[in-house]
Amino acid sequence: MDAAADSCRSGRLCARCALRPAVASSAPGGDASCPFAPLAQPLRPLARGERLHAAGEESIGVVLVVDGALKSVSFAPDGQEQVLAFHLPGELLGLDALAAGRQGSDVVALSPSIVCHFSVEALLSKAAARAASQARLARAIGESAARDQPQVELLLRRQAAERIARFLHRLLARMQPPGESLVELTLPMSREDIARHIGLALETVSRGFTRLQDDGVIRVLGRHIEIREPDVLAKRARRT
Amino acid sequence: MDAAADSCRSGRLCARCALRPAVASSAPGGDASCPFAPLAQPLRPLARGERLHAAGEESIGVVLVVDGALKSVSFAPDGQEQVLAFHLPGELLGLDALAAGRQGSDVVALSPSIVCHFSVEALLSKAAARAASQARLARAIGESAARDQPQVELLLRRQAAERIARFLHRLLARMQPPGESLVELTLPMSREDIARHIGLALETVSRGFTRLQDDGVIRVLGRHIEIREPDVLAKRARRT
DNA sequence: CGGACCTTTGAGAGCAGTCAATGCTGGTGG
DNA sequence: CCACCAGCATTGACTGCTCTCAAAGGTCCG
Repeated sequence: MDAAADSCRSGRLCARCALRPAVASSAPGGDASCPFAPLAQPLRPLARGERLHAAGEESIGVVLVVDGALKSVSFAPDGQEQVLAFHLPGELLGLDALAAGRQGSDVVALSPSIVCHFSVEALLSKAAARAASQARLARAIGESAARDQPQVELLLRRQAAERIARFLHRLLARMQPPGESLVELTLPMSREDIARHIGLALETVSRGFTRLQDDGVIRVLGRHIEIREPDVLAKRARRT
Repeated sequence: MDAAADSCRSGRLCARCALRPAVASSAPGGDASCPFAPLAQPLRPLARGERLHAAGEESIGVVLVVDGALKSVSFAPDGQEQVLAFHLPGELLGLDALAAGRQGSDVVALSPSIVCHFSVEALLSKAAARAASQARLARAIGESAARDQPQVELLLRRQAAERIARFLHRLLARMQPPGESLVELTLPMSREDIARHIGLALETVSRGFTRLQDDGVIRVLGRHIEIREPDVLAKRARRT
């Protein structure tokens, strides 16, 4: 029994899972109340830098991140790497591969990661049984489908400072458990990854972080970030 | 009986529908072979500039474009309009609203348009009955989910000329029926809409079109575009 | 403990944005 | 049917932001 299987059978998976039932909180048992939990197929743990799959490979269904962090990357014909998305614990990925049956991008672990996957057919069949399951699945699909919108909105903003503030603000929201409020975090990705994700040069990203620090909004120590003025950060994420 | 209902019951809907069965071509009867066709709910025809729905409104399920063209827009806090996507005949929209149950953006008709919508619950129920239906629905969901990726890839390219070439190239691919090859098209959207969609100033878009015309790649007459060198356009869409 | 990789900082050039004005097109009403 | 008008598209000049190139300092992993 490997770590993934272990995690997928503990409450750990369900705690922040995109497929989690709305009633989970009322059932302290945890994943016992999630009809999708038995469908989870563990995958082996990924080391930092290891590839979950490559673009063009056959789809393995929908993937759920249990722990760690990953990035989806594609390569432009000139060889430039583009970071399409970061994937954090509790999030689904691979939905786009349902169309062609093939992965649209490489997915690489940024830190040691644990993931599992679900067969789409199994999910649809299971969901058909109960209305509540249908709604939950539809919601999970929608969440995954909607995740790109903020990224497009971010990229449509032309000021570098605003893109950087938005990126930080959004990452913060995704990393903090519901109800809590993070004051510090450690970025799982490099400045270069960030730059290739928000369409800037890595130096511009670095300068943006420095600027936010000089203004007292955050405190930067390499990848360790302390949020000193969450309200100011939120404001800069909204305005130019 | 209004035009939408009429269209939804004719073969017109199914001809390019994202939900179309793979076997449609072998069944000249058309929509008779599509299990989802009876689920289509017609909506009234939209005039140019008319709004299908506003951000924040309750989701009406998944919407299928039958004819015309629409745009999804969101407004930044500073009032700037951002064009998140264009929607062409045969394409699904509204999938993102499944998560929150509310629309994430305004959707506005660019030209007189005919649309219909499907209840997500009905689609899932119907799909459960047959494996083939499941696969088709999964594929349609995936297509919709995957549509943002090329847009993100486009926005991650920093050269204006490349963004413009990519936009044109991609729009061309979406507008031409499978198997055919368009040599001319009429853009349903303004230069400003294009600019707000690919993150440039409208003057930059105009200059980009002019440049492509000066180089003999296309011929421009306002919104009427003639493709003179499809290969060159494709090349410029890939390289800097 | 060593070294590779990452991050920061500086200087200069180029490309796209902004402001401004003219020309065109398509639609409307006389 | 034609003239007019409003919105849209094009073009020009100039500013400024971000990219590129370059080098030094820092961090973390093996």
